[in-house]
Amino acid sequence: MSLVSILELRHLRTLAALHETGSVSRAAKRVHLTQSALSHQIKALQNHYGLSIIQRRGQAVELTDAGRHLVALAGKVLEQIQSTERDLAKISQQATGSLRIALECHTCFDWLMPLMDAYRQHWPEVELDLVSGFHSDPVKLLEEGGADVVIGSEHKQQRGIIDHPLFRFEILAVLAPEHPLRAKRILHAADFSNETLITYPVPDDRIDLILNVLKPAGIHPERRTAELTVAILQLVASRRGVAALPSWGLKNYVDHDYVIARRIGSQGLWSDLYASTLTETASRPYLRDFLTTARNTCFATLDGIIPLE
Amino acid sequence: MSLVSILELRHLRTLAALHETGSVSRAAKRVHLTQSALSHQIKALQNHYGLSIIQRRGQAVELTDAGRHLVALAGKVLEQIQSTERDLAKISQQATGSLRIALECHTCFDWLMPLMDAYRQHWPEVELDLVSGFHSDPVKLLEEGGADVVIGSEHKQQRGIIDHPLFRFEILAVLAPEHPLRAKRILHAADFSNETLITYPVPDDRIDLILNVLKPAGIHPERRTAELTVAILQLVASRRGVAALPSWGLKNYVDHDYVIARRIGSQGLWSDLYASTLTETASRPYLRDFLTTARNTCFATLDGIIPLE
DNA sequence: AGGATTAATGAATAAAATTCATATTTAAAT
DNA sequence: ATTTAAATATGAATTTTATTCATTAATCCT
Repeated sequence: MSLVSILELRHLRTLAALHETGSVSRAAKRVHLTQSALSHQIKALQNHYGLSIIQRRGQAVELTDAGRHLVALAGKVLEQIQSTERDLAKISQQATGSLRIALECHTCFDWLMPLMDAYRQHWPEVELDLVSGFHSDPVKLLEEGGADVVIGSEHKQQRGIIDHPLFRFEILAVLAPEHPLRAKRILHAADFSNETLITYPVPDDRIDLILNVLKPAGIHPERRTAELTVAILQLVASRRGVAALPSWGLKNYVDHDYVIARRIGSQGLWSDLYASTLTETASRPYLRDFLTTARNTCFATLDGIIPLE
Repeated sequence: MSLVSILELRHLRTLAALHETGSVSRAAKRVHLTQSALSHQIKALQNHYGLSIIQRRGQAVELTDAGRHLVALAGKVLEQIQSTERDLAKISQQATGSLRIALECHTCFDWLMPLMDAYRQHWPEVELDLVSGFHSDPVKLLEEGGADVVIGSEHKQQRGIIDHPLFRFEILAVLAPEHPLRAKRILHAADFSNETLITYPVPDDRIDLILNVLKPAGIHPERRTAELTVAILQLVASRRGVAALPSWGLKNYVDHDYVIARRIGSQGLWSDLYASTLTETASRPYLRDFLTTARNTCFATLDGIIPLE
């Protein structure tokens, strides 16, 4: 127990991530460090305060009372810092510009809408827009100035473009509650052979289930499309077919027995979400703030998502 | 301008000190680092945000608008951290004990009283008391448990005792406005030879003016004592003699032309204030909090004090 | 002008945080 | 039960970073 406080923001960022993710190793990814680094950090804090901050609960980890105090502190403090950094951006006149968002992932509407509302408050000078419609070549869209950010599932290593990792999520098969496949805990490619697949109106190669599961297995089910997530769910519930959707948007519908959700493949079908920008856009404060806020709200509100990188 | 925030509490502590002390080198002492370290820190921040935080104003420095934003942030954040650390001390059941304060420096009442009121709120479980009266051997007082902290002007290197530096302050000669010596900007030992010196009722060797200025010069003026600072000032104003008091307590009286204050010797007469405790007491959270709070409030409220160490 | 005080800077050093490699613990699977 | 997998903990090695040291530049005061 040293005479001066060793606490640094690094620790608070770690604690916040720990709270968000519920595990040391996931938190480590969240703050771009190794699990070991976080373990050392936590140990240092515990020694310093003579208290345990986390407690192993089996292979997961749980915050103690002291840990929750620090997490609460982290929440407040990091929020205030973000706010001040926005002020600084305004002072340095880097608070204006355009942020036109193109969505490759239709379900992202769910979390993007409230985020945009909050963001508008913080950056009144930034021209915030959604670029609607499907775009075959998102990189081109960025380069030609049609959009400033593309939120999409695939990560392309291309010069001039930076892909900012957002998070990893699981895609679950969605079935009507009475569907014959309800008995299976896990669905495999073959299970889809006689089904109608209900998807958003995008090409085959933009649908993870088809690209990574069905096509490799040589299975080509019928397809039917709908624009909105609710519409897809409605079709599934009325037994017109099955769908594959991110786990996070399903909870409410599953809880109300409107549909049921099943894992796809023994490891599950996962997808990684990135926000891509031009390199020059990446350094703008308002873009960086958009990214951190996006990650923060997603990790706070979306169940079952996992940090990337 | 990196992609992630490099801001750490270290920076905020530095900024707060900079605000308190108004100079990089004084701030450096305040946070126990070198002037160079702080210069580097500030430069790193400025590069990171692409803004200047301080501006050289001659040989002093001034905070910019951005700097003030960060200082405001620092104030809030450091306060919240202190508060959480108090909570942690309560959780670890280290929030009880006694804090009996003995004062060697009579004027310290001025800042100690409001501090104690605030402190009592934060540490309701700590038995807070003032040990009154003059004590010839403060170390003995600590060892025998008569007090837990001694606030005094002298620094003794003694095992088992830790002297926590508080601050350095200037002692000014106080005269009646019409006093013949009013014409001199600086007073020297000889100027006191025909004066009556008005002091607190303590031995000669506890009065810095006598110990460090008059005695070495072989000058032994008459003495008269009073218990309270106001009483001393009243006697000075009514021309019963002159006094030597810390600069910080004089401002109000000087501003109202009740008395005038003059520097003693060309370099001024300075005194260092320490809070001494037993080594074991030093590690207790409630004592550490007392010290930081004391320093914080003193640097925030007392004019002309300088960090020590 | 000269001495003293303060801040800035670059290189050297010291300190620390992080990673690496591995052990340990717990849960799940067979 | 035994094995496998997944997670955290730990000590030593390493890298990164902060700080100091030594010096220069700028400013103030007499």
